[in-house]
Amino acid sequence: MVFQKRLNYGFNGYDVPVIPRASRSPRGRGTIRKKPDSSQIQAFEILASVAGNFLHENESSIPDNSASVKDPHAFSGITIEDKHEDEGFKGDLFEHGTCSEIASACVPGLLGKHDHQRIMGDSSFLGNHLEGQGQNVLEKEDEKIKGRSVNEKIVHIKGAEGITEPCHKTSKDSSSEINVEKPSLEGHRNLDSLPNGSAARKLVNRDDDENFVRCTQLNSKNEISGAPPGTLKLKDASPFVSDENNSTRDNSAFENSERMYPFKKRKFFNQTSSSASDRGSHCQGICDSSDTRVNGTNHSAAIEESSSMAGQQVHSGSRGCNVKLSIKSFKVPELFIDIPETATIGSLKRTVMEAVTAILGDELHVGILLQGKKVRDDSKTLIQTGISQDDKRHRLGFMLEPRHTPISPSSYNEDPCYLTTGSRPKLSRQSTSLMLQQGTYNVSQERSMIKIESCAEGDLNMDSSLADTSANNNMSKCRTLVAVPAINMEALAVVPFRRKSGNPDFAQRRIRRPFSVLEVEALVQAVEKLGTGRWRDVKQRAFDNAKHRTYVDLKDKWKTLVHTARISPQQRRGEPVPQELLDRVLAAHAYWSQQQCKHQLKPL
DNA sequence: GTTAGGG
DNA sequence: CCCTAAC
Repeated sequence: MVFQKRLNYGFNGYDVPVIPRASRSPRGRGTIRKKPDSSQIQAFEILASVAGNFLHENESSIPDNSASVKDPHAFSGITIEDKHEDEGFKGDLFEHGTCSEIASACVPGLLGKHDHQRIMGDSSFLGNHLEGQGQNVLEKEDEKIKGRSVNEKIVHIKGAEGITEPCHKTSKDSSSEINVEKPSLEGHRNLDSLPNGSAARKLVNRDDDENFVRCTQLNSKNEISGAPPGTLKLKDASPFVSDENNSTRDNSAFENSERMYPFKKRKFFNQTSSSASDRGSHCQGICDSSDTRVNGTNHSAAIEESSSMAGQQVHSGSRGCNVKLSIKSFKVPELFIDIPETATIGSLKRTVMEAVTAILGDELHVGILLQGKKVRDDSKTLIQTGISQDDKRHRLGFMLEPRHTPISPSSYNEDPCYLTTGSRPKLSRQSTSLMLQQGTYNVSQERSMIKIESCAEGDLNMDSSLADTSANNNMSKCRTLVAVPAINMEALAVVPFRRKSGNPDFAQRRIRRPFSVLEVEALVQAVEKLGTGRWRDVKQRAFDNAKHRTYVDLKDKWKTLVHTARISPQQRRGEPVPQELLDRVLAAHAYWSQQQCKHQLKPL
């Protein structure tokens, strides 16, 4: 193993762009999955918060769509732009709007365009440019981490505080435990079982995002198939392997929700640019409320009057002023990234981007906080709730919450808590080592980390939402976060925003989600049994719960696996696939190719 | 809706 | 991963 230096970047609070990635094609190719996997967002529940400004109507200087603010100078420069002028925050929209309306209206505003492309492409090495330059954000951890290749990156994302409070039990104790303890992979794993040891390692590193899956399944609204996790039927004899030895992983391992970006990439041509400039003028600096600080306990952003507005409010009669809200940005509390010094700037950017998008890439709901309290009743009007022109002093906050909260009992999933909680030293150790050893960077890994770290806080939301009790409960535990319990998801459900003009074809390219070794193994096993050419079945068999893996993906992956198996190890990239698996790939490929030939010839 | 392949 | 032709 090669020891490498790694750099840790701590992002204390991070404003994130709404749109994760730029689509590569002008045509807007790409498809959007209908269901985002809610998984990752778990972490996000706690993390994201919205800063906003409370504006008054009648402010001539403010565009109708001023609801969203764009302030290029605030924070890290990433801000949300309001692009949908047409829809908007027209005054009357909120006159008697309900909280839900606000929420739904606001979210769309987040669909701004961001130049994510800037993140890509740099080729210089961090070591060359950053090392020794006094980058405060960098902390070198010499040789603490073993890396395999120069490009390996370990991304560690965690909640602001780093962690660790016990997670919600409601969610999934059983599954988590299983993960940890299960000693070996048996042919048929029950839902709860999880491979441990080496297997466990894989799980941790790989599709962590998958783990999130289970959460998905409880979505009230968009029920994702409720296919019970772990339903893989791998009993049939495979021409290649016996189930005993090559047990298939529990489906749940791969299960997951497909991840969908709630944010479609949209192009707001002219409108965007113009509005941006306008808005910037009055939004500056508003949002950086103290509470958005990472370490602060509350990440929700407070809304304050916009500076420009101050003193300008016009109370047009008590009748009902429109409330204009300006959401400056959404903030992710803190991200920790561990990346080798030899990584390129481009890698760093991508890593950060991935980390951020991993957090944001899911369906989100908007929660509303008024003076620190969560406004749960979506049916109330703004006035009834106390949100009115007269209340500008009130601090209105918005927060993003995961779409659902869930917990699927069945799926396996390591309980994040264990990792951080002292109670499960073993697990933690494993996961840690995993991370360290497996330098390979991949999205999943990041996500998993996110999940893990945020767990403690996340519980909160989950519990509350599930219980629908009044809430509050968790506040105490979630020191880091927003004290916002679950809100009425339905009411606040973010509706995909569409511009009137409707440019439906702005789809977001799916995020790249490298196959984990575990997934590869499952794929290999399925193909060994089913053969190539039956991708639908393979999907059903081994990835039924991995919503983000389509049969086309599996087919493509197989294609790449075959290719990978044929090239020299030196030419391979990404997370190393065990040679044993690659050998099986070649064997299966050869076998089924042969079968195919036979069948074609036989008829003759 | 699936497959199979090229991009 | 995306996109499509061909089923």
